[in-house]
Parts: sequence; C-alpha cells; structure tokens
Amino acid sequence: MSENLKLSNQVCFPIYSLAKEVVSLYRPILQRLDLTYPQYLVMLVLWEEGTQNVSEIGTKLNLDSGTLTPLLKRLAEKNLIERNRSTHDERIVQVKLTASGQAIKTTAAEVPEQILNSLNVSIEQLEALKAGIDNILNQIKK
Amino acid sequence: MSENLKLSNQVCFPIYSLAKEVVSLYRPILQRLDLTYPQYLVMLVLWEEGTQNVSEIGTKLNLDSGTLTPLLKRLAEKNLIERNRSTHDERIVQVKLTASGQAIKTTAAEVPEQILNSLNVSIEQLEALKAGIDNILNQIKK
DNA sequence: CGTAATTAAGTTGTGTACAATATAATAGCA
DNA sequence: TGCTATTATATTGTACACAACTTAATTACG
Repeated sequence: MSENLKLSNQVCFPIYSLAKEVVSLYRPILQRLDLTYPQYLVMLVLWEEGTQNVSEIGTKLNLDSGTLTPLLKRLAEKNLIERNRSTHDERIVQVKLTASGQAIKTTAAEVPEQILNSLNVSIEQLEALKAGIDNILNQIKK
Repeated sequence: MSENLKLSNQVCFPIYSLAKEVVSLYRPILQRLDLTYPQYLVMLVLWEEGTQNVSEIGTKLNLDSGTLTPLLKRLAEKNLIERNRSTHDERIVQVKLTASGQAIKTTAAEVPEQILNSLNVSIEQLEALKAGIDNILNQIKK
C-alpha cells in the first residue's frame, strides 16, 4: 500500500482516538455537574440559545431523535430541562431549561478553563487544530 | 466568557463531530465487509501484526476488555477470528485470524482509497491535520 | 374538502464505550 | 509450601449513536 493510502488510517484513527480522549477529559470535570459530554452539549445549546425543539438541537449537535429522545428524558429526570409539546404544532417537543438547569450555568462556566488546562496545549496549537478540523468538516463529501 | 475560554468548546465539539463524521464515512464502505469501524481497526491490527492478546489489541486501540470482549465475540461469530486461551497462561486469550479473516484483507485493501476519496481533501491538508492531532494527543495531561 | 405526502418525535435493535466489579490464573514472597 | 498481590479477561450496568421503522400531526394539492 502506498504511503498516501496508508494516510487515511493514519489520520482517521487519531481522530477517533482524540475524540475519545477529549470526552474522557470532560468526564471527571462534568461529573461534578452530573452531566455526560453529550448532555453538556445539549445544555450549552439551551444556555446559549434558549428553548429549542428536539430537531433544532439535533441539527446543531448532529444527533438524531434516536439519540436525543432518551438523552433529553435523562436531563428531564435530573430536573434540568422540561419537555413540552407545542400547542401550536403537537408534533413538536420544546425543550426548556428549568430553574435548576439555568442555575448550574454558573458552575458550568468553569468547565472551559479546566478543559483548556487539562488539554495542556497552547492557544496557537488549538487554533491550528481547529482550522484543520473545520477545513475537513467543510469539505467531506456528504 | 473570554474568547480563549470559548475556544475549548470551539475545538472539542468539532473533534467530537469530526470523529462521528469519519466513522459514518467508513460505515457504507465497511458494510461490504460486514465490519464496523472498531471491528475494522481490530482486523487492521491482526493483518499487520498477526496473532495478538486481547490486552495487546486494547493497548494499540485504546479499548478495554469491556469493549473488546463482546466485539471479538462478534468477529468470531462471523468466522473472521479465533479466540483461544493460551496453554502457557490460561488468563490470556489469543486472537488469531481465520482463513476468512486473512482472505478479506484483499478486499479491505481498497478501503483507504475509498476513504481518501470521500474525505475529499488534499494530502497536504491531511498531513497538517494529522500533525495537529498528534501534537494534542501527545500533550494531553493524563 | 379529503387524501397522499411530509414532518417531528419516539421506539426498537445492534454495537460501541467505559466504570466498576467479578473470576480465575499466575507471580511474588515469607 | 501457602498466602497475598497482581494480572488478564469477562460481566454488569449505564449511556451514547444510528439505522430502520412507527406513530401522530400537519401540509400540500387535486
């Protein structure tokens, strides 16, 4: 196999490994908030953009209802969100922060700093990585 | 939140998204081999390095026995590998390619080219991304 | 208006991931 | 030798992730 062909394995496996590594960096930090990384992503969307439909959250996070429905039920059980059918269109479920959900935003504000610290990498390196990833994400053939 | 603090979200979420995107690029290609991406990774290890212990595979792929044991059982059910307890040390399970497992290596050799094609990115961009990822992976505080 | 097509969310089934724990075998050592 | 610690793998439980399908509601159109 040519060196160029091997490259896909040499890039895709590190991407896969890095993603797992990143999630495992978040795990102990998010544990204090009783959130998993995907749950934290949903909370970020709600903190930043307010009440959202299930499908709006799905579009922003690239997750489908098969993943989101049970995840949102778990967030609701923890009393961080409320799920209500829209009266205007009964198909739509609106996901809204509860007071508790809004309240933990303050604690969650400390997460990025802790992550930056455990990533242990310069801002410049991160910027470069972000540029490289955005590049690929935009160019992948859908 | 300062721009620098936001950066961790702006890097970690794309990493997480890209990894899912990459796995979903492999999915239709690997479907012809009846393999998932993690299963393909295990097969790559075996094709390149021959018979391995469960823990050796785990070290190379950053997966623990809780993930590997059921995955390897599925590969064994497909008759691609054999799992045998070592006679010298009964704790060790040796994972060995079957004739079928060895045989599909030929078809699998086409996978990297198909992935490179669907990534739709220049070799230079991939090399840059790989460098950025390896950088971070090496520097993350364990 | 009435029905077909579409849409939004939920359900089911399969397959990772991983923490925590269990089990069994081996190694180390008094 | 006998006991303790360690090691390798397996098991259990929880939580994604996604394909395929279902259900219920809304829209589009003849």
